[in-house]
Amino acid sequence: MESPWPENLSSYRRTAIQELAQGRDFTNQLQTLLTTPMIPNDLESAEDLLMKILRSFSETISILSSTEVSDFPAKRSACPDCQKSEDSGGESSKSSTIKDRRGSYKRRKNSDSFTKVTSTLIDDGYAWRKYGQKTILNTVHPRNYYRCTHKHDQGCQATKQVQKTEAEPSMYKITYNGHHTCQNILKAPQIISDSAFSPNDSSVLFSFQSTNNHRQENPFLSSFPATIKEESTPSDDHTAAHNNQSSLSSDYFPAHNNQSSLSSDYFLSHELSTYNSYGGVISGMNNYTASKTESFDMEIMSLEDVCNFEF
DNA sequence: GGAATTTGACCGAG
DNA sequence: CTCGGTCAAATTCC
Repeated sequence: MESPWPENLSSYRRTAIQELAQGRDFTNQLQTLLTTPMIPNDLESAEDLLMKILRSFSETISILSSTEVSDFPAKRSACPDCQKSEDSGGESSKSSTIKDRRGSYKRRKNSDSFTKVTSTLIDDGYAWRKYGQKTILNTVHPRNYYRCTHKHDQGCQATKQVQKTEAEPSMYKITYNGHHTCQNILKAPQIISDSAFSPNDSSVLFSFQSTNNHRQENPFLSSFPATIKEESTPSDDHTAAHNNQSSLSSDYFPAHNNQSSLSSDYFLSHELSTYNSYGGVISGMNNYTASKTESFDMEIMSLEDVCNFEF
């Protein structure tokens, strides 16, 4: 009652606050940079800062979300229902079929999810592993299911779904569920550049769905340059090409065929986990627009609250 | 041989 | 009952 969070979350709060403070510093630096006339070198710096900011918020959200949902053992133990819903792990009532528990899962209806429609395939620095593919009713293209590689060794519950859009087959609708709680930041976020990059047709559409009743707005976006460069878009419909496994995976995520290598969509999930409270459109680097439909002050406010906790 | 992907089965939600 | 998310054995890749 004294503290809204269990005692052992103290270090998580501290880390979250540090991450946010770092993000604030980077944002300030970026703002300074943006108020100066653009020269080529500054663009690089801006990108770098942007990446740092994104990472900072992503990490913070991961930390905070992992303390709020059932990921946390201490909290889970106090919530029998949460324990029951723990994926396929809590099949106590069906102990006879420990081996075959396919499909015994809990849908994540209430977990944070956010969707992005993009023509870009950008490395998100996380290692994803495909675990399923389904044909969805009334859609042409199958939906592909990915989970974090560290689901089992670190209990990371992050998943994502990738599906080509109906209207625009070169566009991908990517839905993220959950946040990464794993320590799997393999590298700094990387903007994947392509010689065919065209600011005019590179677009990314975010939409966010959350059960959080936080107010959502993003004050950063008014001065926030989207530095999303575009990777060449796969031209073939690999989702239907089951007879060529390697082409499928490599087309989606070119660097995904080696576990130690990096999946090529770091920016996607990183960005989304960072700006998951934001809905808007970001287009090319030189001509970006960001519709500020929602904002971030919820996180900021939360941080203030966090700071007021015993610390 | 280990790791990643494929794919049909399984099962909960609606 | 149908749909869609997940599991896990089989398969493929490196």
